[in-house]
Amino acid sequence: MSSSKEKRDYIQNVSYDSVIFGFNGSQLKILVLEYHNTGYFALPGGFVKMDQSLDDAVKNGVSQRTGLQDIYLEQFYTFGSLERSDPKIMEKILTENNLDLEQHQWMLGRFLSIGYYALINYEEVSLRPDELSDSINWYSIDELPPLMMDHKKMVDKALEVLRVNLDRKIVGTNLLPQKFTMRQLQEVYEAILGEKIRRTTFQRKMLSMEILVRHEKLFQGKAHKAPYLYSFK
Amino acid sequence: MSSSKEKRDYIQNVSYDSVIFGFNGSQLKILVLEYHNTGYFALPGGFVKMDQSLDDAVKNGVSQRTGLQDIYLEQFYTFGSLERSDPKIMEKILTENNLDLEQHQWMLGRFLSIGYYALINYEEVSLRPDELSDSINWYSIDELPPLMMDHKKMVDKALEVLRVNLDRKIVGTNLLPQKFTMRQLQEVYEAILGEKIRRTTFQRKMLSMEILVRHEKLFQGKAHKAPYLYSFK
DNA sequence: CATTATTGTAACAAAATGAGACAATAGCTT
DNA sequence: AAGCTATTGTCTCATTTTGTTACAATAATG
Repeated sequence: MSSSKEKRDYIQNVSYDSVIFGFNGSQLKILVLEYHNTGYFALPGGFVKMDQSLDDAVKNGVSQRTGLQDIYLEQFYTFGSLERSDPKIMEKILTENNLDLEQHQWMLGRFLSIGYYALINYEEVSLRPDELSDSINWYSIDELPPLMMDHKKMVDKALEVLRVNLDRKIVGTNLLPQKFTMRQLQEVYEAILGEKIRRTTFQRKMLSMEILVRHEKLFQGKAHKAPYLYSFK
Repeated sequence: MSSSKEKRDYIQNVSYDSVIFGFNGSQLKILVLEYHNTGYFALPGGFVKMDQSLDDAVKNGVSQRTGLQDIYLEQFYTFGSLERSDPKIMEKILTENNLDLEQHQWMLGRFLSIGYYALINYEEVSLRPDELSDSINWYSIDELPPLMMDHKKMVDKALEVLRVNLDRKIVGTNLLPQKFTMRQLQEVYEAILGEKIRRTTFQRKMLSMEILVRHEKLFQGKAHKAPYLYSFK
């Protein structure tokens, strides 16, 4: 970790973790990073600077890892149990990165972590691992590697909140390209809910909500009637 | 503040605030406290000890103020903007309580605050103001005194989340006595939603959910047919 | 130019909800 | 004791929403 990560610059014992959702056309995926030489898989997270708002801290962290601006973020839960923190795991991460334990003692303590989920356009990201990580990659939500500490719980909770929000907030905007077909939108919903939706009912419901603009038809080169393209109002 | 509130015992720059809901039979109310000699009205809040889970910290704080055990709590949001903290307000509270500013410097910093709401039985509480407060009292949610800092926003957010949760979690259990009439339950719903509900539709819906047990009739001494009593399964 | 897969919408069925009506009844008034 | 009043529990019918099936439209394919 660079010298910029001085203890006194950051709020102590507080972190954030992000569940960054993307949609590859058929599956819902999230970003998972792997720490150098440890075999530890984790959610992208970070700390909050003393003079920085929580939202900004998360926004910056997600921006840096994805190369995106204007990220759609929702806070979903704050994790505050004592068991969630594990100094041994943090210690291994630090030593494997040749960081001075003494100087980074503060990272071994107990942490509250605020969970945010992001919805981003899978196509547009340019992934950049941070200093501590070997890699950052997409994983299907039902084929995740074993995540360290309580990060799997975080994913579950994020998904739970996302599903509840699905009826109340517009979700497709951020997971799909600007223009999309009704089928693509349906596939996003199916991936999030983890179940099939009846086509005609879904179409009727979406159209009746009056949140979509219908555009010209797409000539998609398939051997059947071409669908309309839509965008959100 | 007592000598027990040493800086190093607590997580720095983190607090919790609680929106404690009760139902007096017709209105939804919350608990608001008033700091000594300041005119500041605030939500009951506190800090998290280093070796204490977040949930426990809140549970203890709410228990102490209400005298209740087994409190129903839901975390609803974490507030993390920079503007929310106001050292001048904290300073006044400390000086009016004859507390040493030097020693309590840490309270003047910037705070993240985790919001929880509680649902409690209005009848059973025995209110106890904390050391810094003159009083703790019930206020109707639409007749609140001016609350300090962002505490009004917290109440609004708590209510918003409570309303969303109303369809998904059982709420009456905690705001009503063990046994209650259908009308009482309806009044709780109406108070939370802030609108009238159709009686017959509400009754049909509640009965069809199969979450209620019907008991003997109540002889309530009113000049009309006696209603059944219900409890939650 | 018929075939194929998919799309958009119509049509009907089933379920959920809205709205009103009515009989039952506990205590009050005579 | 008989009738009155307010409220309760339930039923019925209307309306709206959702589930299900059907079918015509149509872009590429062979």
